[in-house]
Amino acid sequence: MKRVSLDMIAREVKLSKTTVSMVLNGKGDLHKINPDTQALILKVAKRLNFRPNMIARNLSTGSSMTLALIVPRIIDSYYGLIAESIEQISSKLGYQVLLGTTHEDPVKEKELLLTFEAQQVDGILIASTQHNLEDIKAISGAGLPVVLFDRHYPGTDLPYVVVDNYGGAQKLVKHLIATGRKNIGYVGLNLDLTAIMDRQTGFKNALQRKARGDLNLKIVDHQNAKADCRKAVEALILNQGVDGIVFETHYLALFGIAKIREMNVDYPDAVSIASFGDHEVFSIFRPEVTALVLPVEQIAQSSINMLMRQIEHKLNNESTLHEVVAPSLQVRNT
Amino acid sequence: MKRVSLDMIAREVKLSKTTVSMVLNGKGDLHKINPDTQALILKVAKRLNFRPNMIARNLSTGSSMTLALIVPRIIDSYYGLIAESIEQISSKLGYQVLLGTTHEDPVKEKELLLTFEAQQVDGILIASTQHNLEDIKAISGAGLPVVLFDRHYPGTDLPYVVVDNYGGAQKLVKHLIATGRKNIGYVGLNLDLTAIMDRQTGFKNALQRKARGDLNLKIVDHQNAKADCRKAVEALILNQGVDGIVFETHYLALFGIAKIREMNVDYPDAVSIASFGDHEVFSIFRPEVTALVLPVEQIAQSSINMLMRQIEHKLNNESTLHEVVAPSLQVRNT
DNA sequence: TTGTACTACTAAAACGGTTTAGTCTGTAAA
DNA sequence: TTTACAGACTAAACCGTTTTAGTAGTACAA
Repeated sequence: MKRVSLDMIAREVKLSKTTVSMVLNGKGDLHKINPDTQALILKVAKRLNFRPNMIARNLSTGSSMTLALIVPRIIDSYYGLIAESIEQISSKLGYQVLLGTTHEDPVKEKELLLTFEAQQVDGILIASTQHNLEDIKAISGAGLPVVLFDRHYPGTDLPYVVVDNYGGAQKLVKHLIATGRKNIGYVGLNLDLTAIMDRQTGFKNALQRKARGDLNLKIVDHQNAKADCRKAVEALILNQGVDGIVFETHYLALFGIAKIREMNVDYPDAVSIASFGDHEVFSIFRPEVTALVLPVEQIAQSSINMLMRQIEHKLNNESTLHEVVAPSLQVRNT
Repeated sequence: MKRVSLDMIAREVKLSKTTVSMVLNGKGDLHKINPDTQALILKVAKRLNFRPNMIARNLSTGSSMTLALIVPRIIDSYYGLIAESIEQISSKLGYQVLLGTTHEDPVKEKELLLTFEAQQVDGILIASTQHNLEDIKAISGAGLPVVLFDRHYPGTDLPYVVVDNYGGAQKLVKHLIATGRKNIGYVGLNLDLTAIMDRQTGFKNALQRKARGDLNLKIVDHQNAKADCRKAVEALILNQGVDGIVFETHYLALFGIAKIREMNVDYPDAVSIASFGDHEVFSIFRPEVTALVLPVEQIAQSSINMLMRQIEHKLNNESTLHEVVAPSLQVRNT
């Protein structure tokens, strides 16, 4: 059951493990190892089914070829898609991905950060709770590359890739207005995130000046999103008489649609909806749901690029790495 | 930027790194280190912000406190839920999770297996493509604990946790029959998996004897599932005149429902459906969709338990570890 | 006074690689 | 006959832990 090591091969071929190591790393020619010797080593390594111990290699080289990915939850299809994408890209670059989920809990997030740092990951990709600035700064400052994606800490120069939340929210509102809606409501979350605030501000500012007077903006508890969202929708429709609702996330839209259907309101004629963030079923629902599509592949690719630039060049923090990607409106028949 | 190591602390407090190591691992009392000394070491370690290098520890101890999770794809909500669950449970047990996705590609799966083995993971949880038996046996045989979940290799004694696919399919058919359906169709995938075969067999055997004559069973290409599934549904309804359809997976059901709606058939009165595997939107759709709910938490928990039993006891393979969990029918108004 | 036992601590090997700074041999140029 | 140098290979340090097998000093009993 003993794993076969470099030493064993060295003993087998009666050469030093230096030579064996060089050959197996493809540096044989570089170090002028006799081709016959190289062939022999390769043959024996294959015969013994040698597989280098990455842990040992990592300790020696200081690089683990591992990236950490921290997201709120992976069953959220948005983060799921990003995770999938990141895993695929990383894999092509030869990196493994360590996964961590925070469930929006800063304490869990901090634990994950410390663990991943101790695990000697080569870089961290994080959709943060935005409540661990000090730790993230410390980690980044200590030379461990970090890229914030989806959510960032404004006012710091930590690298980030985010969506244009403000502009996105405006697009949604403008779409509803363009389809003739006069009294638009909004259902959002009580998360203390720039991304969330920006969406809400975008919503407010996109409304006609007069409509801003009595804002139909409902904030629901993210821990209890389903029930609260249903109440919010009911209130918006029955009390505020809205004829259109913008949902701040795809899952709020899902909850909202369910409620609207149960209420037997004339949907989408009396109340039309639009969702910030797409979902695979929005094109299956009848009527289909208009949604703002977030470019997940681009977010994944940009984040990895940004991380790799740091890993490869040991970038000084001065060259600020920031990217804001634009979401696109997918107009469907609502 | 230099990470602080045991050595530095040892030099700082003018003691050996043995002592420091013992104290920081909470074995101070065990090794009868003076309480004052312990306090000093702890204080200095905190001041210097010491964080042990796990890679070095792993090399020394031979355990990485890391598990590998291999699934076909993480955006599949079924595997997403399992992944989420596994990550949470592992985290509580002090393990990290390395994620890999195969996209049903045995070559990618093999690569992942080899990489994870080289990474010295402590265990592997895999929903296999069922085309890498030799490698998995080799890995397991070499003493690296493996648990197959969701899909297993029949006829081997590799530990597994799977769903009762046969029984599940029967439940679905029986439910449709109970609601008065006379001519039931089935849409499945062309994946060479026991899980898939069992579902199809379960379907066939649940039908009334006479109905088995002309089987309304359509197999679609998993690479092109959406388009093929739509065609299959169309054919079943228009050509075979089915009044009920069982879908082999939740996403096939999703595709199928979309098609049915577009076809303007009287759904669910003329054609009723049932899905193997639940989806968050099945209770949001109007009408709701009856589905077979797979116990994801139980699968995750059992798999981890099975893995831990192997890790902790270095179990001999004789004590076969097999578990078949029962899915439950969630009857909704279709 | 010797032996035993306990407290408090340490030197060094081990884990399995990578890498630096060589060594030794033979041959060609000066 | 030296010198230079390339070719082929190696010894040993190093990465940062854990762990084994100790040592030195003190206290107490016989």
